[in-house]
Amino acid sequence: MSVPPSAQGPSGLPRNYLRPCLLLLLAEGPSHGYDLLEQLPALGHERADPGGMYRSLRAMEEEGLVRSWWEDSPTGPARRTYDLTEEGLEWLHAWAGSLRLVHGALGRFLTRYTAAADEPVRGRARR
Amino acid sequence: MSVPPSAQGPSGLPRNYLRPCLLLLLAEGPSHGYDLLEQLPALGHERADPGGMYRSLRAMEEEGLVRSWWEDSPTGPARRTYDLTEEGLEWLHAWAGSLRLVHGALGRFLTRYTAAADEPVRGRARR
DNA sequence: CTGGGTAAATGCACCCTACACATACCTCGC
DNA sequence: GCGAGGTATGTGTAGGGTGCATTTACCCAG
Repeated sequence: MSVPPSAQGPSGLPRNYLRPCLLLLLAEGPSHGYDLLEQLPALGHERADPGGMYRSLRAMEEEGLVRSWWEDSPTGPARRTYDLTEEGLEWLHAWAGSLRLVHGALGRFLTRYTAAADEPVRGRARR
Repeated sequence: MSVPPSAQGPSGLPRNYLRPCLLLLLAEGPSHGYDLLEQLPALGHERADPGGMYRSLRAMEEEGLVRSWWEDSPTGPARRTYDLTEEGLEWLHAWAGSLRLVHGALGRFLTRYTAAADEPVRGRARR
């Protein structure tokens, strides 16, 4: 109510993390939205949002990172199958590099946090 | 130009990551904004934004996570010194738990990425 | 023929972020 | 004593991502 959602609870996946995840999944092989949706939790997206994902896919298609075409399904409605482009693969590499940095930063945060948590009240002197 | 900034370049620190960073730095000892600003890069904030940080500090103060008071500096203008509250410490713990999960998710992403990158064109079969 | 799983998409409000800009203090050198 | 530059804290604002609700449509099983 009075407190902003930033105080509601640690939300925290990286910004735009959905994009590299989709690119990675597509790098493992062509797929369609609904299938990708089910694989997202394995990469950290606990409750993946269909809306956002479809938007993200279409956006990346407009940017030339992925291609898509309609394909009939033997078991259900037709699906739009996505495939990675050369440019999309390059973006994946760039993202991976960036995420490696973030991973490192989080590692430093966590070790520093652990150190601070293990040192209850001491060392509170400061210039 | 025509491409949205999401395509500009992997930006990617976790959402609201600034908050836990400030809480951690304050857990190591009371400090003031300008000083915190200089320590943020060590936690991953390459080009820390003063505006955002001061806003974040004030917001957390309103939520009771930090306290502040004015203090004279021997070398410059007066500074607002911040200190962690009990509630702020609890939030830090919560954030750390959440960030540990994110760290793990990124780890899984990166190993999966490495595996995919090492397997050039093979295994593209899919149901 | 109706319910439920499959499949894709839009609308929208909220808020975070990045960037620019403003203000004021203090010290040092000229 | 005056201006430059470092210290220190703030405000304004545009733009975009996220989460949530809602819609449409296909297909098969009961």
